[in-house]
Amino acid sequence: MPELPEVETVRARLEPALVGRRFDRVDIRDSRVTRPVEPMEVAAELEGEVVEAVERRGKYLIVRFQTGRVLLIHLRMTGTLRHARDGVPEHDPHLRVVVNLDDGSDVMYRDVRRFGTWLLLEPGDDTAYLAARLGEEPLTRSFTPAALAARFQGRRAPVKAALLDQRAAAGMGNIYADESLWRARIHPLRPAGDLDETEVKRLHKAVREALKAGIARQGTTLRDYRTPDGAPGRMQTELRVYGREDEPCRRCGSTIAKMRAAGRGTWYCPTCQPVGSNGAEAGP
DNA sequence: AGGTGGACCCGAACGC
DNA sequence: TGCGTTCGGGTCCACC
Repeated sequence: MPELPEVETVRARLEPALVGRRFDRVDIRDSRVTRPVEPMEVAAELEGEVVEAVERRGKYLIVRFQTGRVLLIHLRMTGTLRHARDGVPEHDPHLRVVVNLDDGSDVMYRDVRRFGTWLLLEPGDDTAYLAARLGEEPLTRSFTPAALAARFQGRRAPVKAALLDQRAAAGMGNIYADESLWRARIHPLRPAGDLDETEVKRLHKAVREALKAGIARQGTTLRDYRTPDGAPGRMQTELRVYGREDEPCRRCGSTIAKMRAAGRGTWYCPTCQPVGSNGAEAGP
């Protein structure tokens, strides 16, 4: 599932391919992509637009045009973007959008489960849209232990749920939430507001390190995720807990356990991440 | 108000 | 073997 590291990898690869390019022709084949707006309408609006910048905020990919208009792309679960110069595959039932660029190359948007969205906004409208949904960017300086603590303040929800809230750390998803909690040695079900200063500090550092590790390896490919070149990421072999049920903890050797937290599959080390304690004495 | 759970999707994995 | 069922996950939304 594309989370911050995956979307950032896509952004970094698309940026040089898109900046300065004009959208010559846009073919939106699935009405779900632009719902409730008609695909034809969005396609017509996009044709002729010239890309000024390709940015990212949380899990949103932001394509900024010279007119000031902004295209927000969210890949959700199975969305992938590909950039290629060798044409478009003829038989791909999951191909949802094809953009022909003015240099002859194409951007292809593929999405098996059809959760992903393309939202075209008028100049200036992106700021409020994103601000309403997202908190701090976890890899910028404004993401501080104090900022994270403020988000957790008074919350009785499990820390995993609080961490998945995009207003706590924009771009966090199920994989990196588990990885962060393992790094910080905090049990996923600890009430967020119960974490002491030391724990929040550990978690803050863990979040940044887990996300950076993902970016360094071009993301985690478990099934659908690919970079815009079609290559898989390399983070999946480096994961510490996610998906590693019954395997040994890489820190203490205990058996990794799986449970359900915040309605999601959740993996953790019962020894390194003890419930009902601050975990200060656990693990090396 | 804050927290929880279902809906939206569909391929893969699972169960009989 | 083959078919039906369950699972999963980001975000939104209805409901406690």
